[in-house]
Amino acid sequence: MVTIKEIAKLVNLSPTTVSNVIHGHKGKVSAENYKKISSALKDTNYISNMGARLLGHHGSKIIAVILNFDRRAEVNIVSDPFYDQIIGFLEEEIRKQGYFMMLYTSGSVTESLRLATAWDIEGLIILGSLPDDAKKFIQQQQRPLAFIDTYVDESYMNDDFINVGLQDFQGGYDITKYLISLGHRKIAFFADGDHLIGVDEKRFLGFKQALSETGISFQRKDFFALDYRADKRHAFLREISRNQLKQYTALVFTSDFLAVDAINVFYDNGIKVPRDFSITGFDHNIFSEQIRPKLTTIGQNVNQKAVLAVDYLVERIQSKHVGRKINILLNTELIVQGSTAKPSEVLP
Amino acid sequence: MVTIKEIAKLVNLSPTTVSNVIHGHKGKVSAENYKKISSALKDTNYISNMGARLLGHHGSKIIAVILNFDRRAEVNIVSDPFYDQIIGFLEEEIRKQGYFMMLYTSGSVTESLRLATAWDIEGLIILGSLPDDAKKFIQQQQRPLAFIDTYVDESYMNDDFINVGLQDFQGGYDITKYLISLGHRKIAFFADGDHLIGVDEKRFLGFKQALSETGISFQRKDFFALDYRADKRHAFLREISRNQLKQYTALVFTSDFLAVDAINVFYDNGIKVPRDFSITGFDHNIFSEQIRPKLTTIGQNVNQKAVLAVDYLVERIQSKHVGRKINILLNTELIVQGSTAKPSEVLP
DNA sequence: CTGTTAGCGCTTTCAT
DNA sequence: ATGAAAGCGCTAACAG
Repeated sequence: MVTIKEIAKLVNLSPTTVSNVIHGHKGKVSAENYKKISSALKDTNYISNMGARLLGHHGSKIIAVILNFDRRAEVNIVSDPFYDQIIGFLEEEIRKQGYFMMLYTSGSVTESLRLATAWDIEGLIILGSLPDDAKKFIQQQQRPLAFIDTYVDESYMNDDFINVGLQDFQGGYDITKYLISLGHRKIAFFADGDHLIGVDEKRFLGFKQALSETGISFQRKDFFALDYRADKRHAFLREISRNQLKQYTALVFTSDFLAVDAINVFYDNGIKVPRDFSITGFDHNIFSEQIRPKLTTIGQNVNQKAVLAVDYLVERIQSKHVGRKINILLNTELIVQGSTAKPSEVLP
Repeated sequence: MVTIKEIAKLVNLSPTTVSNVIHGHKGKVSAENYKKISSALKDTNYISNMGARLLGHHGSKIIAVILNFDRRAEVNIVSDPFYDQIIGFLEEEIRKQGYFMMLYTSGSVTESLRLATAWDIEGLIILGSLPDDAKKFIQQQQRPLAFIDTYVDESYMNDDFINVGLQDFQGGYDITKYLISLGHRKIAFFADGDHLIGVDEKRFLGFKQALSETGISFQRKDFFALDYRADKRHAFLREISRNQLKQYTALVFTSDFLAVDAINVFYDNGIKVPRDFSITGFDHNIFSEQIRPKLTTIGQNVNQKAVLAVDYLVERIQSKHVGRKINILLNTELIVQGSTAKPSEVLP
């Protein structure tokens, strides 16, 4: 663990000069000394001590990725396929930008802010935050914030944060319109839980918009809430597949995961897709590809989401540009595959 | 950002005394002052500055999780379903143990060690490391190390590290024995790439052991290396399914992912499982459950792996217990599901 | 262009 | 039981 002071002694110069070389301030150091110090740095394998940087508030170079999970779900959120994927992409981009990534899971905003303070975190990327928590973050935290897939209340339009999301409404709308174009009129909607919020809510609104534009009525009974526990969810799907579901020709799910899960339960009970139901997912992740028939779904570019969030955050960190609100909703793409077809004639 | 000094002033005591309260050194502070300081700490919402801890080498409280990926695969490793899952579990356990998790991906041991030095990391958890890199880590790093799923050379038996792995040999053996018990004699083996190493190698050795015990011969041509690029892999599978594969009744894959991927390619080409081939996976992850028929596979407890790795590492960090080598290979479990059956009579 | 110095917040002797 | 002071490594302000 060689220090700046030691290097300074080694080359008979001051720590300041060494520091200047480390930071590439060529103008402040003679070419000769620059060279000498540079090679000393290499030879001794100098590694800067982040503690000293931290202590002097010279920038921790840490970006914290916060999984602000809904504690209702006792499952470890990082096992959710979407979060998995994006964490990988985030890590990659954070590293490329020269920062370090601290990963933290917490349902508590206060907890997360403690982390940020203790480590003098330079910026936060927040995943899975519901509007209420997002509000708390924005109000209580002055550090740069980037949300991913969070719909923040309009009243915060003037606040300083970044959000990178998806045109969930449009996605929900498009996929529903597609089903309608195939001839479906009896369509049910499935989501993860009863209380729709955030991306699921927008997808649902897009869905309803498509129906109402076409003059198709939608009632509460056409909405089905799925349990996050596999056994309960499966039992429920089995149950309704024998009863209520008979009246539908198409089923819209808020995620590929739920759609695939349902397809398999149906399969086990002799129900075939798309023969008996057309089924759609959302995300276009690996699940939609590793099933037969492949899922008709809404594609999104997860890598792009991660890169944009990190890049805007880093820009914000470096420019100290305050007061700029960035709210990007990326385009979606309808991916038509085998899980959808025209409604079979035998059905009403 | 209230500091110890400020708290000290507030209660008219010295920073030292405040520090003692923070660390719960009850014996060194009068009960009265202890109380007074405690409440001041609460009232002011004191948050300790990690930079100062770092600088004084008082323990960074950081555990780094290193994804020591093989750079050959250009894909982002964190998108691999196994790594996804375990990262979530690791984060959870690290947090529970009162540490912070830094996530870092790198193919370079040197890079990883720089990180460890700069941050005064207290311990490293290393995923996906090949024996060569593991050797470098062990030789060059004096900090506590915990590998996950790494087979370290026997010559390092006396070194100080932790490894938590799986009885991969046994798993490969068991699943192959099961196929044999069903009557299969023509069995092919599929792995991710040509050069088997680490867990895949052990699984393969278990596989061969089961064959040879039963007097079934195995030749180089019965081994199939799969490309990590989906398009190449799929083309290859299509190709061989029309030719070489016809002579086999069972196909053993080193992972659920590869097995499921192949099943789908086969399905697209009119090949049914288990009618045409019995197929086995390895891992018992979500892929093996979200396909029909479900995969016969080898189960492992990923959460347990993560918890053990973290707990042993923390124990090692705290006890400063040097020179103890811990090498745990967790049990596997044969999970029999629908992807395997007796070989059909029509085949040779 | 180079060097000196103060100070970031905390812990840890060492006195008292 | 309490406190004073040194020191961890670095950067930035200031002086030369």
